[in-house]
Order: sequence, then C-alpha cells, then structure tokens
Amino acid sequence: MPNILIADDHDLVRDTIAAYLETVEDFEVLTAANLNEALEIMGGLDSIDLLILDYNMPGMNGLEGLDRARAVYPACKVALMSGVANRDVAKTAMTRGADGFIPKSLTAASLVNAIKFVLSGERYLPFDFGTAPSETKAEGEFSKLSARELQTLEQLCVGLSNKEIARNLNIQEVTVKLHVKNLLSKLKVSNRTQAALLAKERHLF
Amino acid sequence: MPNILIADDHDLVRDTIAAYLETVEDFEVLTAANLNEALEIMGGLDSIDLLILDYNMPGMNGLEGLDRARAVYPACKVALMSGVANRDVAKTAMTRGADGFIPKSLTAASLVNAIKFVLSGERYLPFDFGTAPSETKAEGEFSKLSARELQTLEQLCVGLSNKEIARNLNIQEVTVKLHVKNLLSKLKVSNRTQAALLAKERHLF
DNA sequence: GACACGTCTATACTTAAGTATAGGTGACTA
DNA sequence: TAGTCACCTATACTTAAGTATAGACGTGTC
Repeated sequence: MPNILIADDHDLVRDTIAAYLETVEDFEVLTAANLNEALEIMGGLDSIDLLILDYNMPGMNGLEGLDRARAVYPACKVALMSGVANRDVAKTAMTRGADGFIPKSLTAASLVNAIKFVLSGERYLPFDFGTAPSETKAEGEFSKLSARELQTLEQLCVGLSNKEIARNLNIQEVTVKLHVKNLLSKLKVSNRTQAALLAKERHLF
Repeated sequence: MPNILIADDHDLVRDTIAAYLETVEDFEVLTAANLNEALEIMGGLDSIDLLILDYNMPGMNGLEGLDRARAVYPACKVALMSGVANRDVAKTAMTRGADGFIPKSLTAASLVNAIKFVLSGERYLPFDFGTAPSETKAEGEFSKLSARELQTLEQLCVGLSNKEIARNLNIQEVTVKLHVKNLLSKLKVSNRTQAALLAKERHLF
C-alpha cells in the first residue's frame, strides 16, 4: 500500500483531501501542517512514497522548501501543490526536481490519477491551469530576466538592501545595483518596491 | 437529509470537502465553481439548506457576493469560507448577515460540527483561527499607525516615491519622509519595500 | 576570428531615502 | 491652563538607490 504524506497549513483542505484519498484508493495517508512537521514525520519512518507540499505553507519560502525536502530525502518523490501559483512557478518547480505539480484547480479524480502517475515513476505537470490570460502576459516579462537578475529579484522580495543582497550572492554591491537597474527596466517598473510587489502579485516567490 | 451547496473555485478543495461531508455525515452535497454557478443551482431547486461560499472565488468581489446570495435567497443560510481572511473580514461578514464563517484552518471534524451548528439555526464564528499568532501581532502593529501614516503606507503599497506621495496627499516631501520614518519604526521594518510587502501580506490594501 | 551575451568590477555621479533636531499649529484633555 | 498628540514644515545631514560609462572574463555561436 503506497504511503503518502500531505503537508498543507489549512487543516480543512489537508484533512479532507487525506480522507478522500483513503476512501477512494488504497492509500495510507499521513498529514503535516508545515514543512518542518513534514520533515520530522519523514525522519521517523522511511516508508513514505510520495510527499505533497503546499506551495504557500509556512516554512516553504518559495521553492526553497522543495530543495530542502529533496536534499534530506532524495529517494522520496516530491510533488508541489498550489492554489495560486502560475505556469512559471510550476515549471521552475519541475526543473528544480519536483516529481509533480498539483494545482488546486484539479478535480478530485484527476488528483488520484496524478498521484498514481507519479507513484509509477512518471513526472506530472498539467499544461492547462484553467483560465489565466492575465498571467500569460506576466510570464513574458519575467522570462526576459537572466538567472542572476532572478536571484536578485528574489531577494528584493524580502525587502533586502543592495548591500545585503551583495553579501548573500557573494558579489560586489555595484554589481547588485547593475542587476537591479537591468531588472527594473526589463519589468518596466521604476523602483525596487514596485519590482517586489509585481513579483509577489504574480506569485513568483 | 440536509442539502448543502459548496461553492469554491478550487476543484480539488471543493470536491474533497464534498466527498468528505457525504461519507461522514448524512448530507446531500452539491458543488459550484463560482458565485454565478452557485446562484443558478440555487434557482433550479429551492431545497438548499446551507450555502457555503469561498471568499476568494470568482464573482464574490469581497463581501458583495454574500449580499447577492442573501438578497436572492433570503431563506437559505449562507456561510463564508476562507483560507486567508482575517478577523476583520470574518466579523464584517457576520455583521452583514452571514450565518457562519469557516476558516480553512478548521479541522475536518470541526467543520462538520460548525455545519450542524448553523443548520440548527445558530450562527457560527470561531474566535481563534488556528495558528495565527503572526496575524494578531500584525493587527496590533497596524493599529498603532495614525491616519496619515496609513494613507502613506497605502501609497507605498503601489511603489510610489516620496515626491509622488507628497503630491497625492497635498503635503511637502519632508512630511512624507517623516510619516515614512515613523511608520517604519512602528511596523518594525527597515525600509519602504518591507513595509509594502508586510501590508500586502496582511491584505491591508 | 568576430560577435553577442551574461557576468563581474570600477569610478563617478545624481537623485531618493531615511535620520535628526527644532519649531509651529490645532484639537482634545486632565 | 498646561499637557499631550497628530500633523505639518524647515534645515541639515548621512546613507541608499539608481544611472552612466567603461573595461575584463568566459561561453557559446555564426
């Protein structure tokens, strides 16, 4: 019997999904309310086949939580679940090693299919996230950013100063200023606050 | 057998909650993906006992959707469900006539109890939204802000400069700097970007 | 090889942001 | 009446943010 661990901070969502999976299929479902709790449970027993992480859960810090989970338990399959994330986040998650991406716009039946798919060793990414025409516009803007610029933007989204970003990325402050200037013009905004707000609005980080 | 209609745009959340309610209790559960769909279903059959509306669903437009539902079907009990809303939203919803407020931090068992409670004619409002100490802390922080500081913060949340804010509020730029400085220390953040992100995170603007 | 591109750094500059201190006004209050 | 407080302004300052220009390095491409 496959063991599944669902981590979501919304008790209601988590428990009902767990209950549904257990009744519909022959799954053993465990639950956790945040990333740390999930990792603790994983540590206790090494028999988890699939870990499902909510993207907006405490401890996740964007896709950093995905990396943590994968680093600690490389053998376990990890899927990301989100109600708000867009294509960019999903693709980034997949390229960063997620085994599946589960939008909450999925039907309950499709969820079961997706889980079986991932459990069988495949990687699952739905290509249609329902109606999101406004999001596609934003994708183009962010896709123009280089790797370094994206990393810089990520730090802007925590409200860090150029000096702090420089320290975190191990580069000079002038270089950070360059990255900031370039990403501002690429995103067509006029200061770092607007850049951070835009990225947050699009749920990039 | 009580008839319940759940309206939520996340198929996964909606269907699993519905499935859970049907298996655990003797409920007849219908579902809708948005407000209009919910109202259509209500129109087709007048036997719905409880309507559960997701706060962030298409068509809701804040609490306006609650009013619409109540206006069209005054006899039906209406509860609001939300994963992000804070105490203020919940209280406002209750004063505007909602029969219940269901945070998604509720456990599945509590949900059933809440539904039974509402169905029996009571009005349900949980006073603790699960683990949300950060929210209560934040509420206190923002309540310390003066009227002008709040207006300033609102403009920060659009990424405006001090000069632009000064023009909008018809005051000098120095005064804006003063307001910014004071609100930064009251919110315990170190720059305008962090202030804007904090306010956005708490859904203030 | 020439070229484009991303990355990093340096110098130099302008403008914006944020701090500090001081003082004036009006409203409300003990 | 004296005190408090939100609000506004002024001057002066330091630091941060953002722009501009130029050069160096590596990678990959035509």
